[in-house]
Amino acid sequence: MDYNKLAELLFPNIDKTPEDYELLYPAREKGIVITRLGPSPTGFIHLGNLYGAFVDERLAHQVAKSDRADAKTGSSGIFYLRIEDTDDKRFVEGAVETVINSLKFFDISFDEGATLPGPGEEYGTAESGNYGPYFQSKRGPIYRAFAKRLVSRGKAYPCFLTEEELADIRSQQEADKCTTGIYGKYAEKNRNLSYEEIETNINAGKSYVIRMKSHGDTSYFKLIDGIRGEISMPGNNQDTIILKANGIPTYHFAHVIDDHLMRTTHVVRGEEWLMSLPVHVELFEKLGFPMPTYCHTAVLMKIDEETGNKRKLSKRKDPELSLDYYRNEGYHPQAVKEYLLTILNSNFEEWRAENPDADIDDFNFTTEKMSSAGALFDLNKLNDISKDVLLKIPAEDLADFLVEWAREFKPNILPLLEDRSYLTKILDLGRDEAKPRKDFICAKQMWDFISYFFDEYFVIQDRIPEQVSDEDAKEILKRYLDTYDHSDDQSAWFDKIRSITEELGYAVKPKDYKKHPEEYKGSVAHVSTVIRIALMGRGQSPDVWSIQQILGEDRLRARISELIG
RNA sequence: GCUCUCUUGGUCAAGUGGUCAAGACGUCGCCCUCUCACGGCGGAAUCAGGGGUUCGACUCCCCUAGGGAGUACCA
Repeated sequence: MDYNKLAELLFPNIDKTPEDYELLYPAREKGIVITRLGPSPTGFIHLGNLYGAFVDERLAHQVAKSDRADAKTGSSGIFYLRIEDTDDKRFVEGAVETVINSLKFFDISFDEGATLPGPGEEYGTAESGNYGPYFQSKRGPIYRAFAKRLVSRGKAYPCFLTEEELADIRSQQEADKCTTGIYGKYAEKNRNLSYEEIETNINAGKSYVIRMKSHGDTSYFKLIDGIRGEISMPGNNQDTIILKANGIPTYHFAHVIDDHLMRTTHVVRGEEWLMSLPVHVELFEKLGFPMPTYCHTAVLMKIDEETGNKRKLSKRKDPELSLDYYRNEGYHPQAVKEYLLTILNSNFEEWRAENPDADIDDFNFTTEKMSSAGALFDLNKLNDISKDVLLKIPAEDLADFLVEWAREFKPNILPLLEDRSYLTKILDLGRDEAKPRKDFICAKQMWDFISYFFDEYFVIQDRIPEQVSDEDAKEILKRYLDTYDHSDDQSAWFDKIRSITEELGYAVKPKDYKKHPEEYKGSVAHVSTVIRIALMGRGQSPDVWSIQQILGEDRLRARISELIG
C-alpha cells in the first residue's frame, strides 16, 4: 500500500504540511504557563466551569506576581479562550458572549483567543492573538493537514463502517461481554482495505471517517497528573475516530492538535476526561508532539435529598449550580472567588487567616494542593466567607454594589437608594468597631436586613414579648416619646430606658429577672424590644440608639406616634 | 458487565510509619449583652470494613464494600 498516494486521494486539496504550521505557530516564551478554557458554545456556564476556569486563570496569571522562580522572566503566563464548536448540534446563539461576560463578572479575563464580537460581526471572527483561529470550526484545514500526514505515514486510515454495521458489532460485543468499540479484529477489515477498494468506495460516494491506527498495546503506563499525582492506565487499543464523516475532527483530535499548536502547557479539564487519556497519549505520540501537563479536576458534588448519596451537581435540579443564582442572590464575586479558592486549595483558608488583608493574587496556588475527590458544595461556608469579604469592603463600595444589584434584580427600590449618604450610613452601621458587626451576606439579604430604614418597606413583623402586656407596651412607648431627646448620647439615652423599666415594674438588670422572675414583670430587654419593634418592626436589629441617629428624629417620632394612636 | 478513579467528624480538610488525629464551617452549651450580629470559652463528632507487612499503621500492600466517572461520527 502506497500511503502517500492514499493521503493524496483522501486529502487532494491540502497543500500545507505540519511543518508549515509548526513554523506559523512558533514556540512561546520559555518557562511561562499557557492555559486555556475550551467551552463548547452551549450558552450555559455553571459553577463547575467557573471552578475549572479559575484554576486555569490562577495557573497562568499568578506567576508574575509571585516571587517564585518563574517570575524571573518578568512575564505572566497566558490564559486563552478557545471555542470548541466541532459539534454544530450544540451551538447556541450568543454563547461566546455569555462565557466571556459570566467570567468577567468574577474578574476572570483572557489574554488571547475569542473575544466579544463587535456589532454585526460574523460568528467566529472576533478574536485576538497569533495562534488562531481560536474557533475550532475555523481550523478545518489545519486538522486535515495533520490527518493527511498520519495517513501518509500509515498511522490513520479511512473507515467505511456504516451505522448498521457499527450497531451490529456493538451488540455482538455486548453479547460476548467484551469491550465495545473498533479495535483488534473488529478494525481489521477497514484497516486492510486496498487502495483500489478505497478508491472504489469513495467514487461510489460512500461515507467514511478517518480512524487512528492504534498500536494496540494495552500494557499499563504511568503518567503524572498535576492534581492527582501518579496515575496508571492501560494503553489504548481503540481505532478512535479522528475525523468525522463531515470532515470535522472529534474532540480527541482537535484537543491534541490545538493544544500543541497553541503551545498549551497545562491542560485543565474535568475528570470525565480521564478515561480518554490513553487515546490522547497515543495521539500525541503518533504526531510526535510533546505532552502537556494534564490536570484533571474533581467534579463538584452535592448530597441528593432523595437518596442521601453524593451526586454530581446537575443543572436541572440544582439552582446553585448556575452562575446566575449568585448574581440573583447578589453574592459578591469576590466572595464566590474566595469560596472557590477554599475548596480548590485546602491551604487557602489558613493563608487567608494569616493574611486577612492580602490580595488573592499573593496566594501561591498549586495544583498539588487540589483535592482529587469531588467536593460537596457548602452554602454555609460560602455565607461565612461572604460575611468576612463584605466586611472588608468600604461602605461606599458596598452601597454601589447594592445599587448595581438592585438595578438588575429589584429596580423598584432604586429610587429609595438614591440618597447615597443615607444608604452608606446604614451599611456602615456597627462596622467601625473593634468587634465589627458582620450582618451582610449577599445583596438580597442586605436589602431585607436594612429595609426598615425606608418607610415604604417598614412593616411590623414581630410580636411584642409575652412578658409585656399591650397596656404596658403603650405606656412604654408613650413615656419613651415624652422623655426622648435626640441629642442624648448613648448612655443618657439608655438611662432613660432604665427609668421607664424601673417605673413600670421591670428589672433593670436582666440577671435579676432571671434569678427572681416572680418579682418582676420582665426585664429591660423586654422593654427595649418593645421600642425596637415599634421603630424597626422586628425584635432583632443592631443597636437602637445608633439606628435612631441615622433614622432621624422625625421618622422616629412618627413611627412611635403611629402606634400609640 | 468492563475500565479508571475516589474514601479522615454533618461539610471542607491537615496528616506521607510513632500525634492525647490540627484547623475552619455547621451544631450544642456557657460567657459578653437592651435583642440580634460580632467576639470569647468549652462540648459532642472522623481515619469505610477485613486481611497482611512492621516493634508500631490514618499513613505501605492485597481483598471487599460504597461513591463517582467513562464505555458515541458529544464535548
